[in-house]
Amino acid sequence: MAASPSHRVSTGERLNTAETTGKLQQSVAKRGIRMTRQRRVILQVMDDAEQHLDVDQILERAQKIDSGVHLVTVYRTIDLLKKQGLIDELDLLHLRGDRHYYETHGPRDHIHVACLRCGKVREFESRLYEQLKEQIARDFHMKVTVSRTEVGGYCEECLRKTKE
Amino acid sequence: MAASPSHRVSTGERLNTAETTGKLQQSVAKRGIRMTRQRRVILQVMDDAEQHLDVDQILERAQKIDSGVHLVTVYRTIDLLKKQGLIDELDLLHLRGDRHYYETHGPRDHIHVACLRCGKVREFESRLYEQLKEQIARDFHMKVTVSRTEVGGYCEECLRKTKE
DNA sequence: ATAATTGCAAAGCTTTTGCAGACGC
DNA sequence: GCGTCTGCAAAAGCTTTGCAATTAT
Repeated sequence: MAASPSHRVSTGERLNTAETTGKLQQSVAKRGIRMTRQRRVILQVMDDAEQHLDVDQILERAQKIDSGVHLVTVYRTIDLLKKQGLIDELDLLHLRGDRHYYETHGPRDHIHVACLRCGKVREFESRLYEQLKEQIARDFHMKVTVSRTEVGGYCEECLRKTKE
Repeated sequence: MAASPSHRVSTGERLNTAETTGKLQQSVAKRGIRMTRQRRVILQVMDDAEQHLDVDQILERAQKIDSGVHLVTVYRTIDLLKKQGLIDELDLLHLRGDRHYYETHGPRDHIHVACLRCGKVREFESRLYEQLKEQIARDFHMKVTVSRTEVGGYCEECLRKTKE
């Protein structure tokens, strides 16, 4: 019962669903933020991403849609989205240097589970995780607004290979 | 003109409660890693640290003990310790830019809980957290070796101030 | 119209690397 | 004595910033 329905495996770089109904685009519009050609493209890329992307991946995908998107604009837009709390910034245990990854803020938090050997990253959701956050809020009398959990180890496949 | 002879600070600098019995120092010695003057100092700093430190803090403390410790050596020693799995690297939700923090790998994992307003960081341990990791190991058939959880929000005090 | 946004180039940071000389074992 | 470490300086990322031109509303 590994990767059950709610576990999105993310290894490749496929782009599939491309709706103009992106949630990010809606949220940004709703906040009365000026919409430019470049922003629209970057938001679409983030909306369509099935997994976390780093800055270069965002740029690459954006330029496939509109080659006139500059790296600097990607940085500035990411900044905007971070400040608006619409995306999360990850570093995935510094598995590959200090690269940062970004993903849209979903309805539920998920944990990133990475294999330290093959680099595959999977996502995991659990009621336990929600309980953990509740426990922290209760114990510290805090209002918890963000959380990030990254777990590393060796996946089944890599464990097998190591034994051989 | 490299490695100057002896830059040791001899005057009555702050007394450090440092024993030569630091756990890091022991672990490093046990692995047969060459012990240099600089490494000894850096390990002592890490051993004595009551919480996570960034590179500049490590350098600063190291130089109080021995002014002949170079920033580059701090980086190289941190690298060594990371590769040996003796310290953890944190980024604390990028609360203060992309600074990285380091701390010795304790016997039990703890969660870092940060206030996004005042920046205070507290640590939290929970059986729930151990259970969560077990669940991940079970579901994915993985061997989990590292994990990091960072939680952000508003502490009791800051919540009160915000209301006023 | 006019204030925000963009592209470009250049600056800023933090971290890494090449080397010659010093040091631990 | 041999091989590893260190300091220094310089290089190498990655991210930010100043500014004139452009664009959204």
